[in-house]
Amino acid sequence: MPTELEPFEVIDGQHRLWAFDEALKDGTLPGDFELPVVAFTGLDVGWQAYLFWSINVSPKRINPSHAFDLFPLLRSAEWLETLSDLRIYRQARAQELTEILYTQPESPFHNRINMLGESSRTAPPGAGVTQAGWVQAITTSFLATGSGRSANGLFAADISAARGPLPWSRPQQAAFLIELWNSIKSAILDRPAEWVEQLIRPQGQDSLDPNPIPAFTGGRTMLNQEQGVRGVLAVANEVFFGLAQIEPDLFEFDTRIQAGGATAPEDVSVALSELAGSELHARIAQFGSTIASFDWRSADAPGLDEGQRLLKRAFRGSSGYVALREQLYRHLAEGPNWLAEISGHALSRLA
DNA sequence: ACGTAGAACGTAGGCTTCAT
DNA sequence: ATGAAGCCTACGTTCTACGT
Repeated sequence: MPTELEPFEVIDGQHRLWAFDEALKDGTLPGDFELPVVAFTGLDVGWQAYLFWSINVSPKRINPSHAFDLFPLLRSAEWLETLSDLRIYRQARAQELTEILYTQPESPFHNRINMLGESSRTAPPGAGVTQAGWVQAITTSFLATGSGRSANGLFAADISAARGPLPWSRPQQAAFLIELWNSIKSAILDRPAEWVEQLIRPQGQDSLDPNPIPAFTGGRTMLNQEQGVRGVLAVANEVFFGLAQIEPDLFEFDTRIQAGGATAPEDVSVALSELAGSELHARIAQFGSTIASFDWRSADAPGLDEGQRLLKRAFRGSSGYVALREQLYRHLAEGPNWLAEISGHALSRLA
């Protein structure tokens, strides 16, 4: 038995504990209290992070973006790998992809994700969507399990019973997402659609600054709002999952990237260049340019007429996610043949 | 003070697991 | 093998913090 108190750390409930401490010191504690505690010995930092997460996220919430910020501490924990069906495992993976989108210089969301869930006053410029929003959107699209009524995630579900899941490494998955969004961004910049023109000069005036970039990074575009990110990811996932079933060869890569270990920025760059030379790249570009011609102006964009505004407002909330997906599939059905065909199937399942 | 965006809540339905 | 229970996901509604 130890003869004196060992050093200990308080994972949760500090405020309650310190309140007792102070009241004891200044003699204002009104009577005797029993203080139940749960104590662990020898917990590593990954477990501590997990406990903090499970205590605070599930029952009574803290800012979820703060909780997701702890995931890098969980990432190295091997026991997590063995619980792969668990929600937290998929969220940890989604968090890693989100962080890459935030840190990777090639990413169109480089420095443009609100990692700490700050209010828009203090959030980094151009960061319209929180870390929690991204994690949620990736978890329910590309990392969906395909079980129950959930979608078939391109990075998670079996492409077919015979083929199993896509053997892509984390850097390859990140590169795909980066390329996906870059294709949308460059389509907006290179070939601005009607809605982009109307967004950047609502009165049709000759603007001194005809730069179309606010259509991608500004505050009045759904491409920089939670609904839009969800919509794009959900639809992209379903389209490319469908493509993987029809033409699996497109998704096979000879890669120089070593599997396993932490994901390094250089690995993502390598994956990006490998993707750039592939046939899949052309399909992503077609998807991106078709998506970019959808009217992404948000409900508060200037120059919308009453009917348009009503339609945009209907995209709010989770019933709105469904409505947005349906509109997106209708739009994609006007695209290149392969895209139109897959979108047609998706539409018939929605209806 | 008011309206909005998006997060939180509660629930239905379907899949998986467990018990027999 | 079968039914029951439990769990998970998506959906539709409600709530609330924030910006104007």
